[in-house]
Amino acid sequence: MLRDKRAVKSRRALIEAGLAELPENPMASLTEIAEIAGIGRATLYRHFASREALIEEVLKVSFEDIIQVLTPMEKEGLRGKQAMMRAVELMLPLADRLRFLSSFWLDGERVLSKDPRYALMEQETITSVEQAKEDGDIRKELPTRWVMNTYDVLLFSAWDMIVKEKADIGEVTALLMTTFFDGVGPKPRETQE
Amino acid sequence: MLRDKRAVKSRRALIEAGLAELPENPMASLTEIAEIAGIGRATLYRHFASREALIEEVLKVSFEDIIQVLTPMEKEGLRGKQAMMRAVELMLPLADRLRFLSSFWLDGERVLSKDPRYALMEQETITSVEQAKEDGDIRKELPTRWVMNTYDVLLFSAWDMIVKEKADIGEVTALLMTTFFDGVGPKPRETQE
DNA sequence: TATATATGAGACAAGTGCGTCTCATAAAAT
DNA sequence: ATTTTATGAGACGCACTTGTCTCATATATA
Repeated sequence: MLRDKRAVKSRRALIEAGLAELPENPMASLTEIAEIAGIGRATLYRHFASREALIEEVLKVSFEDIIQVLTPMEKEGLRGKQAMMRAVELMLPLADRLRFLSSFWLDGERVLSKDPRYALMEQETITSVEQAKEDGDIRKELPTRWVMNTYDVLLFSAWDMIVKEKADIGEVTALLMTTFFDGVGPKPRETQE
Repeated sequence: MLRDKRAVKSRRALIEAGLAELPENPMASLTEIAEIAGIGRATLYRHFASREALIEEVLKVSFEDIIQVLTPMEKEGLRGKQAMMRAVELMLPLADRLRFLSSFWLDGERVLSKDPRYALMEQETITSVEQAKEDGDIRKELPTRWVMNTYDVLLFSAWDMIVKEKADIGEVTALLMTTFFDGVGPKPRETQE
């Protein structure tokens, strides 16, 4: 089934539909999602056994895409602040994936915090934050947990600007960086590089 | 009906249940919400004609509570940075209300941005941000929209710390302030007052 | 105390989503 | 060209949600 052009096209369309619709309307029925994908409901069930299975697959694709875009970073040998800045640049174009993940932020079943892939991404952020602290780029008295939440949440804010205000990705990346490290207050310290 | 002790108690319980459950599980049925409230389903329908009506009422209560806690501020005559800091202090104890509102952030129907009460709150924040810019407390080159998003999103992050990490409200308020104005970078400028 | 009324439990019909199935068709693979 | 297979349309039963209603009970009001 995966070897057939039609199948991969259908599958992709369904995942994209879920990626776009589920965060905006968590109560969307599978009928709606199939319609948005422009694909028959029966076909949806041929690819995904249930609503849960579809969501799990969209989650998987989101994680994989993000991880895929981040892995080349390892060769760059960046650490601390530089690593965090580079990661933002690389992830922002995947704003729709990030949005899907963040739509589970309030979820009562803790889908995110239970997920090993999320834990992995989180662990790398922790490493960078602690390196940045050692390097004097992040104040040591700020709890790492708080710094990470701030980082995640600014990423979300950046995505929001890009989508709703159609802001330029590069511009928003710069805004995010200076806001994160320097705050919105006066006299910005050097932030670029 | 509003004059009867039992009615006001039931109504309050239902609203609290919606406030707590809907953000965590947007697909929760009215049966579930009634059970969480410890109240019969029939009684729920006596108070709220439909799911929409319940949500609208929870929204109303959330807005009213937040506005109620903010209005005494007018007598303090604060402006700009000071006004924003005070507003955070006053709002953080209403974290559950803020959470309910922010659960509509991604909503496809734009429930928040269409709501006049939200527009009102937003307008007051805009005023404070622009005052802070005039006062030299916020850099003028940062778009007001971006600053506001950052503010909202840090508020959300603060709530998250309070709930999930059981952090102290005063402590988180201080973290939020220094992060917002000074960033996470070294050499914090004076933030307290 | 006597009256009024909010409540809980449950029945009820209508609507909707879910998951499975069949069959004819169109598009792939060979 | 022939075979294979993914698809769309639709029917089907099941379970659940919704919204309304009734009636006995408990609680508040007077």
